Amino acid sequence: MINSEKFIVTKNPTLEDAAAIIGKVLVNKKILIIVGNFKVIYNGRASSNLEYGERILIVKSDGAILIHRSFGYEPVNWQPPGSILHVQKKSNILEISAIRHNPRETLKILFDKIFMISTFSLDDFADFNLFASEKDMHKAILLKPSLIEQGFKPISYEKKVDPGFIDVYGVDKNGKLVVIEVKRKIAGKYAVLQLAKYVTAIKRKSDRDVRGVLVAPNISKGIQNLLFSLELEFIALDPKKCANLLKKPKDKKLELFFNKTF
Amino acid sequence: MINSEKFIVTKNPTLEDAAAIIGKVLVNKKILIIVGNFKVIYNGRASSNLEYGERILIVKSDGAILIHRSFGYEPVNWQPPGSILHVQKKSNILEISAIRHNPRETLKILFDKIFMISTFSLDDFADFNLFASEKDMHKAILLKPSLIEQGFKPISYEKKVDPGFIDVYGVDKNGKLVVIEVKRKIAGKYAVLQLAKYVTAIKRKSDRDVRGVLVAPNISKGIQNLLFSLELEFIALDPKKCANLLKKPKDKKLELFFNKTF
DNA sequence: ACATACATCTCGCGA
DNA sequence: TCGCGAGGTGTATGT
Repeated sequence: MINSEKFIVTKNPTLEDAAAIIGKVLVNKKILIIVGNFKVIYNGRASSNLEYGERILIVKSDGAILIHRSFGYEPVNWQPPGSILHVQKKSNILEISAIRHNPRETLKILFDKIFMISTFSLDDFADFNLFASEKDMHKAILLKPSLIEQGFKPISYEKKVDPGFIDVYGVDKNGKLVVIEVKRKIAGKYAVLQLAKYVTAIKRKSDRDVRGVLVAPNISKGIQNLLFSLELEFIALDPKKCANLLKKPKDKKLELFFNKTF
Repeated sequence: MINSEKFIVTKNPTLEDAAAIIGKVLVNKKILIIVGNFKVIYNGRASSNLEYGERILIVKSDGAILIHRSFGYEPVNWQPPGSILHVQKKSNILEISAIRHNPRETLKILFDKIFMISTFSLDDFADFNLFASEKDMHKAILLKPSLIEQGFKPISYEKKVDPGFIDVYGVDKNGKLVVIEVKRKIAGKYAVLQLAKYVTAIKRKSDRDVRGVLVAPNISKGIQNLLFSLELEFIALDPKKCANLLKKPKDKKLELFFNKTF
């Protein structure tokens, strides 16, 4: 229970003791994990009610709040970073409330039993690196346009048109304009509609021939017909292959490319 | 440390002790919370790397895995329910790995220090009730069609068309067909495209006049023009108002309505 | 602040 | 199993 300890763990505290511990944590911006029996009331964009049951509450240093049941990936209730917390003891209940603004949303957590409280800080300054995002695919195409086809030349990246952005815009070996829509997973109906919109937007502005190309690892079954009827094309490209391309020492070339202003 | 305890909390265990505790938990399908210093490697749909740092690991009864840093709503790494876990001690490192199939994805967690392990079960059988969902708006419209306009009569609910479902389909006081697309928050471009698709699908099948109506609390700014050019309409409806309507004793009437097969 | 689009989205429903 | 759409989606990136 000495405050200099990195970890303070208290089992089966009284609600009074719990209130004191939590109060200190909220001031010190430590992390808080509570396992207990509680109910949850949420009001905001929607509302929800969850009756008493045993769950896990996590309060992070930045005010993020997560309530997890014994199953599932998602928290059953939560509050995003920046929420303001209050704790108060009311007769036989310990109430933690958290408010966010814009949109205004309130979360009330009512404990009638706490099994464990744990409070601590975390030293964690590591970078998180993710590979094979859609952006990695964009970069790979710009770095090596032959991923699309021989003779393809990119003109611009994230080109603004009518209502949105064309992922990659270029010219093929015959001088036809090429509009490319990139998806990092199997492309469905919306990807095609998006592409079609961009193609028609470009066609309105130019007399030249315009090709619309959907680039993705694959397309969903029903889409082949839709693509055909809209006179659009599909070219297969795997996001992980793109990520590997970017890991190679050619990185410098890519930097140069990205430093050019289109 | 006696097994009959609901909670077992161990501070600063050796990695050997930790491995033993974790091994038992995985067999007993208990919940596991570990706070420690570890790195994380993910490979699957994408890949990621997170170097050593102090974080929280949660393993749930259903195999869901969450890794949380000291900040943010989202877990930095995770594995969904149903993942298969293994634990093993390798020289000075404790490795927990979790595999899922379809898609095949692997998560490796390498500990070099554990500050706390906590294991327990949670009794939680409460229902979670959420109000003001889009479905609540559908129900409210069916219960009280005048929310759309005087004389509107619903014909069918979630009507299957070309590639998707029309939220609510009906007839207005002049006998025109009405296709309604409902959104529970400010509607943007996609909502309009969706509605437009359904309207054209209906027009292909019928000679009657067809109206397309977007129902939402509001629409984003740029959309007004798009709606106009596509000859679609907007009607404002608040999801929370709908939820309140449904809470009233008229519930029984609604049940009757929903038990009718369209 | 508002709007748009991505996400290892997750989750549920239907075919 | 695949495909589609909702979500208190959250999060980043513009304008």
